[in-house]
Amino acid sequence: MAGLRERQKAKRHRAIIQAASTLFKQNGYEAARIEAIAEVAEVSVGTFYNYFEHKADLLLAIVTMEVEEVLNQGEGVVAAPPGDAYEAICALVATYYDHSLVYLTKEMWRTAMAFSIQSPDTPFSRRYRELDHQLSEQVVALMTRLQQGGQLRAGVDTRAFGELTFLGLNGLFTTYTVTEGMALEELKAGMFRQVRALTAQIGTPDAA
Amino acid sequence: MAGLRERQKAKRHRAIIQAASTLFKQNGYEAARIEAIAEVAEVSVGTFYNYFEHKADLLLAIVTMEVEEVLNQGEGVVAAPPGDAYEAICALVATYYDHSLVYLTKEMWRTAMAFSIQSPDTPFSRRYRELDHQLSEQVVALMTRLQQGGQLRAGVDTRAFGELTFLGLNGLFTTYTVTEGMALEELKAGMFRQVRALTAQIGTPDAA
DNA sequence: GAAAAAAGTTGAACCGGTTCAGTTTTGCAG
DNA sequence: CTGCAAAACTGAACCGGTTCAACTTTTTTC
Repeated sequence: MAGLRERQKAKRHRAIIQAASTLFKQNGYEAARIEAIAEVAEVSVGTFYNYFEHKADLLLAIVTMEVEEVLNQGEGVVAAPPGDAYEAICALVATYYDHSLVYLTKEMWRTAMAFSIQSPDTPFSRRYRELDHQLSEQVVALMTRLQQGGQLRAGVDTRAFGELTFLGLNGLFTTYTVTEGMALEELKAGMFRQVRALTAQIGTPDAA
Repeated sequence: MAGLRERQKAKRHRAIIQAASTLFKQNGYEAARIEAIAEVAEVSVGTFYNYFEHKADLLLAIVTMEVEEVLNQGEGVVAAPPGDAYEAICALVATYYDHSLVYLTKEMWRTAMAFSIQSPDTPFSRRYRELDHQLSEQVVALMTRLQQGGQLRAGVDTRAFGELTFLGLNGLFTTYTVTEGMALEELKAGMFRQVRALTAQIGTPDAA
């Protein structure tokens, strides 16, 4: 009894996301009209809204995929942090940043960020913030791990520093998406500088 | 030759902002339709768009007023930082936060933030980021001042730490505006904790 | 001070995301 | 199978921000 209805639903869901992804890459998010997405997905406009609450919800599906992959990769860094504190934190940051444009363009990131700020009471926003929270927790986890490994001073409040570091990397990422001309390398360099300053103060004086 | 045209223009500009402010406070930003704002300002919809490029531009006028006042107050803190590094930085943060809801509601802040992220190529966004930049520079200035006064260690990169602190206070402020139930005191407490952790590491071991 | 140019005003129309009343399809009970 | 209730689909209409061609008012020119 595989459920015809279920199968149809899953199929259409996939078709819509597929159509949207294609059109987003092709002409950008703004330029992709719901009507066009529905047409490519062979579905009516009304049906589209049966599957997604807002146009922006299409982004959520993509952002979720993106962040989950990055969290997975990040696990590796936390489990076995390379080098000293500076190296390790930069490695995690680079993991996040390097992956950021695989599924999403700057415009798509901007739209997702803007929506999650503008409409905090939507499932979209809640989920988006949940993902942010998980990333933040991963940075905290790394710092705690580094402290256990003796690469960060004993007295350091790793939660506070981890959260601050996340807010920093998040803020710089926003600047990056907002500045169309800014290259990924500039973003990384900017963040590495922050990490350098930080680890110079809270890292143990050790092998550089 | 006072210029009738000039006078009319200024008068209408004021009338529109006035009308918008009233309606925003009354029913919120979203709920205030352009048509209604225009009507209260005794102007046509078309004329509204002669004075403002987007609905959001109304917010820019208000945000600018808000931030400029806060920058002024901040100057006082930077000129004569009270107490130790922790006290001083918290004083500046509190200056920013305490003033934040004088002219704007959380909804209005959210809309302004979202717009500046979503449409980075508009004058709105450029101006908004400029204001952010000035705030960031003020935090850097305070840190540099504290270092000169011997309240921060000599080796500390005050620019990096100042910018990181700004990104932190900015990020927490976003969380605050996005969480309708969050009180100002919670926001301040959250930021003070970050500052505590920071100054514990980069401050000089001195009179507490 | 008449006429032309420039600047400003107007509201109906546009646009695209979202809604909803009516229709079709599916699953299930008898 | 048949009939019926529930679920899903549909596209025309809605809504509100934005545009624009026609119109008015002010300023400038001679």
